[in-house]
Amino acid sequence: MSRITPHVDEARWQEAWERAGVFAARRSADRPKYYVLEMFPYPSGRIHMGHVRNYTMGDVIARYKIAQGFNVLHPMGWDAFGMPAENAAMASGGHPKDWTYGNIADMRAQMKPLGLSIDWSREFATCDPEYYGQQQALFIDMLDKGLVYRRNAVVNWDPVDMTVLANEQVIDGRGWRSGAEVERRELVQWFFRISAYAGELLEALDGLEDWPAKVRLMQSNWIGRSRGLQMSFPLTAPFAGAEGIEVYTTRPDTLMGASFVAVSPDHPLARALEAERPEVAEFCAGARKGGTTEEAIEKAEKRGFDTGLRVRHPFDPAWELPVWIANFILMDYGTGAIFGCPAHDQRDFEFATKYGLPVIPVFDTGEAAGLAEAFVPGKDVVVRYVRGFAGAEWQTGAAAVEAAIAACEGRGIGQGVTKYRLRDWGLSRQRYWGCPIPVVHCPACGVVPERKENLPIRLLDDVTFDVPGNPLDRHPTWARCACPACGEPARRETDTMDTFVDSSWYFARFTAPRATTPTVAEEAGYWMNVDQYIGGIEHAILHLLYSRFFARAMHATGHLPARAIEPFDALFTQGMVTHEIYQTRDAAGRPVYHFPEEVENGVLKATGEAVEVIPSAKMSKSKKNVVDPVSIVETYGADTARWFVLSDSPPERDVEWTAAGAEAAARHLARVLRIAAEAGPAEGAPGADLALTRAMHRAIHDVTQGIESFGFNAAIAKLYAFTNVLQKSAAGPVARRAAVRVLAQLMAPMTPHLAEEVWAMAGGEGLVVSARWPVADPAMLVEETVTLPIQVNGKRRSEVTVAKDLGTADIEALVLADEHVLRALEGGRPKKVIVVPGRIVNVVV
RNA sequence: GCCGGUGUGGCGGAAUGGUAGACGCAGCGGACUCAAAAUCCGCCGUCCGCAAGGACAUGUCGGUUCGAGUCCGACCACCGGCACCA
Repeated sequence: MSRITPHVDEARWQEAWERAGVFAARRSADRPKYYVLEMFPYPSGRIHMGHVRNYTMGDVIARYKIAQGFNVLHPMGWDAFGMPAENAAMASGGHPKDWTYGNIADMRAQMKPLGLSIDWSREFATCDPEYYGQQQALFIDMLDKGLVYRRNAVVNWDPVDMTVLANEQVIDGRGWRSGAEVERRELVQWFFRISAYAGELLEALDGLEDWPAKVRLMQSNWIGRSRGLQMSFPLTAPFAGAEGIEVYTTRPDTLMGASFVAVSPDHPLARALEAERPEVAEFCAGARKGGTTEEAIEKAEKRGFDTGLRVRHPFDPAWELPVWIANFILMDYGTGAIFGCPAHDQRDFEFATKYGLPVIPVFDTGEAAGLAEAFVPGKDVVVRYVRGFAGAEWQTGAAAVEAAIAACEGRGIGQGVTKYRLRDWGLSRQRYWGCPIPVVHCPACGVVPERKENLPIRLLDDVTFDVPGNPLDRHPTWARCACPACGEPARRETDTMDTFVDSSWYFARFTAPRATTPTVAEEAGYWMNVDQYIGGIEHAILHLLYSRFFARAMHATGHLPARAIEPFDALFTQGMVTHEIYQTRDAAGRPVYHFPEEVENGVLKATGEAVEVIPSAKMSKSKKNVVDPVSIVETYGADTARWFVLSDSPPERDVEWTAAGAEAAARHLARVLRIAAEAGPAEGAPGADLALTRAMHRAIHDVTQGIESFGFNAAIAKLYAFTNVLQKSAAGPVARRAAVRVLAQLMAPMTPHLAEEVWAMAGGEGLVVSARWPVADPAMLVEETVTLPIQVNGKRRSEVTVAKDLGTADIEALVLADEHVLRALEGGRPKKVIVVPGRIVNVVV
């Protein structure tokens, strides 16, 4: 194995780059800037192949842009707050801070040997007080602008660990750590007013042309715009101060099919009833129980409670409908109340069937009676949209909705409104290892923001995790403080921020990482936006949407220029690194997994037992289908790992790590080194130089194209092809050395250490990292002669080689003399001859 | 259920509407070697054929075109996102 490993002293070149300071980003007036960023890692302590792939791609772009003469910013940091640190502290008794900073040191040490073009002087961790203090300042500015507020919210509460859990942390209705049944509890929580930007965040997606269409679509669905009618059903008698029940519907065309009105258990009306009738309270309590997880919702049975209240149909005062409380109605969408049209909505139909409510079809479907399930008209079904008040007008789909809205508005019943699914972002976490929310609760003044001069509000170090709950909350003195407004004794907020807040503005902080304000206008103005952002598709919605919101909020608070409200000009989402899974079975038939290095030729090295090979899947420690980048780099060198993760699949798709592929990459790099060593002296007689020079320019053109279009695998294929030509070339030494130097330059973004070595061997000046990217000579891309395939009726039959500028008529004459064509013509004349110059000839007979 | 994406040799994958399978892996044959490793040379979609050559072939079925992996329509399979959202 070691025999094929390319011998390049990678550390030596890393030191050379360091000495030359080539990756330190400084503002400069004379060069255009380019900001390339990969999504920063969580400091788990170990880098994995996914990191290698992600950062290698960013590095290719960064090094390519450096060679193109751009002033490149390519920073790295750590998304360092979060629960794993607390869990580690709970498990082993240390402090989250020590665990986190220890991991950062380890990961940095694992990352540096990859030879990334990172400006390490800008490194920070989100758990640095210098960072989260500025985040607190940002929070205060947002509070000032009304972009943050407090309200009651229903959360998953783990009564044993005494904390709020994210939906992902609730498994089968139980806390993932404690196993305790999760309660839905109402707490006062902080929210970012992201919904205020819903329309803008949606519309601006259209302008993000260099984002994957898939991500834009996912965000668009997530924001979820809908058009509908908001209107009121008047109560037959006023109740609890309300004259009617406000509902929102996207199907006003089914209004004449209304058979009941239903409200959420959290609706003010339900609350009022709950207060006076125990059976309502009991129902509502039951309806609120149960998790907020997807499975819980899936399994939940539709349940309702007839309140006895009645409302009138807006079109017919004599028509009365019952008012129910139903467990499936969400208080925080629309108005928290609906009208049900069982004839044209599946969910309403199920509810009506269960409780014996009438089903009233409004469309002339010809099968209105005896419906087995709700009939939802397809786009090709012509329907009369509202029986009874719209006369002879017939409409379908969105047109029917708009017509119904217009008809209702015309009668003074409700108005057309646009609603969004996107909800405000709850950011309060009852956890220790996060950014403290910088506000104070004062008995006299209420909620008061902390003064900026008191920032950062630091996490205290003196904490233990031997008891559940938030150590900030139970610490005897931490929360005690003076009210920033009146100076009287007050209590600090002990909740911390969701860690997604930390990652929503780090890209802006990189432009001025040591500043004593969140950003610095000059720096942010110069470096923003991120020209190319690279990361996993798993962040398509939350992180990227939150960042887009934050950029707007930072503009509104004066921390970013208007131009930066869309912070990422281009986004690329890369695929995962996968590996086969090797498994055997224990005596009980349970699967036992084995690491790749324990397996050779389909059997366990240790015992010779055959393993079952399960097709490639995402690398996962539990399945043991992982390879450790550190040992790969030790065995083969960083360049081999980089080359392989780029070469085998298109970057947006998954790539399967195989030992054979890694060996092949190493073999190729060793071959390049050999070719460079054999390139000969700097002088000598010319040979067949032109062919090599042409191939060289072709390679420059193709590789440049490949990198520009994120076709790294295609660029690498072209480099293989060029290397093959170079190896077999009969060119003289001067041309060969020139070709080797160009090969070094073209490989430098992918395999920077080897490229330096080869560059130096071929007499390149200085470091290849600082060499200007080569430019292909268009004249060298055109061959003197060109081989045209000859098709007969679209099938390839022969070919003809002609001078590149031969006229169409001459080509036609040559083609018609071709023996295959003559045979096909059988003495007749062709119907048509199509000559595409430089491409193809097609004879139609 | 709603919304998207993908489908090409044994495998990963190339192909501005113009020679399908570049490049790599695996495999086969050969050179070098006492031998092996490494390296180098060659073959490598399927079928028929000694060969020349021919037929078939980019999930399936149709269409547009002189010409379709590529464009259009329907279908099938797999993957992903969202989902009591009124």
